[in-house]
Amino acid sequence: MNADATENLLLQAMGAERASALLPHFEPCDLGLGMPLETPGEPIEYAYFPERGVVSVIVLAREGGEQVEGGLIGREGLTGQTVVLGGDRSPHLTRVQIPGHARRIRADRLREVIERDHDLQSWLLRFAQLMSIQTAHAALAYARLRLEEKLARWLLMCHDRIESDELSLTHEFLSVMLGVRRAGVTVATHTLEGEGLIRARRGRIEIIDRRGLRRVAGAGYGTPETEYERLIGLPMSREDRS
Amino acid sequence: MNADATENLLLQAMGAERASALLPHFEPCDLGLGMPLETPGEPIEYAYFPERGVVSVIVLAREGGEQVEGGLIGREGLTGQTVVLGGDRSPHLTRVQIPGHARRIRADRLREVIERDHDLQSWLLRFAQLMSIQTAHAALAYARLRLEEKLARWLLMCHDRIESDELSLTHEFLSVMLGVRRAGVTVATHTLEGEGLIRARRGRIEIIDRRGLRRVAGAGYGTPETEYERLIGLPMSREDRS
DNA sequence: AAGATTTGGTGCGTTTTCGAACGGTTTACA
DNA sequence: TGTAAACCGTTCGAAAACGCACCAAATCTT
Repeated sequence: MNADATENLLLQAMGAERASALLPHFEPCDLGLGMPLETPGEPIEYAYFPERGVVSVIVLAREGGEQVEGGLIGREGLTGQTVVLGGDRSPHLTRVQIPGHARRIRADRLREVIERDHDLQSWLLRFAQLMSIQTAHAALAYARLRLEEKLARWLLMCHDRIESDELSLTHEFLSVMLGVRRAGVTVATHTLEGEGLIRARRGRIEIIDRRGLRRVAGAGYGTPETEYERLIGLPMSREDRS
Repeated sequence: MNADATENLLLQAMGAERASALLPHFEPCDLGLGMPLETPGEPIEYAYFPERGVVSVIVLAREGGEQVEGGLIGREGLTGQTVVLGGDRSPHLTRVQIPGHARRIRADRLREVIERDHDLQSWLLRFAQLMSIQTAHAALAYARLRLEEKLARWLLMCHDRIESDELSLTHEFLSVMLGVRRAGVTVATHTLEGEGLIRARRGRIEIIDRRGLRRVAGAGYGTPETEYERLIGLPMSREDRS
């Protein structure tokens, strides 16, 4: 197994030499829909480097069951920020939103490797910085964007992290991610569809016009993606690729 | 200058030995109201360990001037997460919201010290983890709390970081922090005052009943504070102190 | 002391989103 | 193939927050 063999962009970007400290510890792993990768308050077992599929970090209220999405992770990064930062558990829930597969490494192994290889550590910290920026902009989005804009933002972010133009997800699901009403998602979806930006079928949304979605999302989309390119050296946003 | 001489809680909590690597590089520094400690997109010059006063990290939209507060930092921590994570600049704005004073260290010095002393680095990373949790819960607050609840949450967080029970701030200021209308703050303030939780005078809010504010803030307050205690070993929330 | 400025209080109508509910359609599976 | 479940579309009134605008009171300036 070598670095070129993985489809994880972060591993590619750090180069074969840096990645080589991790490779022996990887095991391939399916990411099944809904699978919890980290459970709030419990020790983190593995860090996952997705190669396909999308995972999200879900912020939970202590009580009352309120929740919103704090960030998305796909093949551009890894889960387990907490471990990279030296912790062993986090108050958030991390779960698979779009199925795929990953390479994973045991948390204790990752700690050992990081401890020995500070060059590698600093690469992983760079991604932790990106997640922090992403979460900060999620806060901005929740505070200032309208439902329709939040939806456009989420679709763009998700689109960046998958291959196809089609997302398998329900309105119910989106409503939880965006922290809004299910019926609200239905309406916003219609608006976007009416403008020809997406096409929605039952349990499925197809991205038709990224530019248009960016126009709708406005300033809600872009900063974390720009920072990714600056820090990692690979374009994050789809239209910036080849 | 030794660690006991500082009023910064993080420096106290890490112990004199760990802090000793930083102390020679510190210079005292006033934190004047409105002073920018980090400017978006520009190299960070100093990391600040506040001893009095409160600083906030402000998340900016690329255009349109929208902004919200991503997190608060007082004497329980330090600014310059980005530097601790190995970066040199961030897209956020960090500025003084409540005047006070701090010890500061040049960013490049901090980088050197961290590079040499990994035990110290891991302490500082621990606080980076806390800021990340705080921002995540800010996102939750913006998404799910009502104005009045957001206000209660903000007052509690600020109260934790100062000595007195009195805050010098205007409705206008709060409206920007919370990402809401100025008139909305006025109304919410009246509600809280009507319940006897605070007392508001021109440009000034006095905290009367913390318990009551916690009841209003509900699940919007608490998680980052609990985590602080778990990770740093000192109580963050006021009512948990002696 | 007079005037300018900042800050707070209030009252519109409007927009956005909510909560709850119902019914129809598609899909899954027994 | 039929029945149950999941999903979507739509409706209703209500709540929350908005933008805007105006005035009063407190404070600062000179």
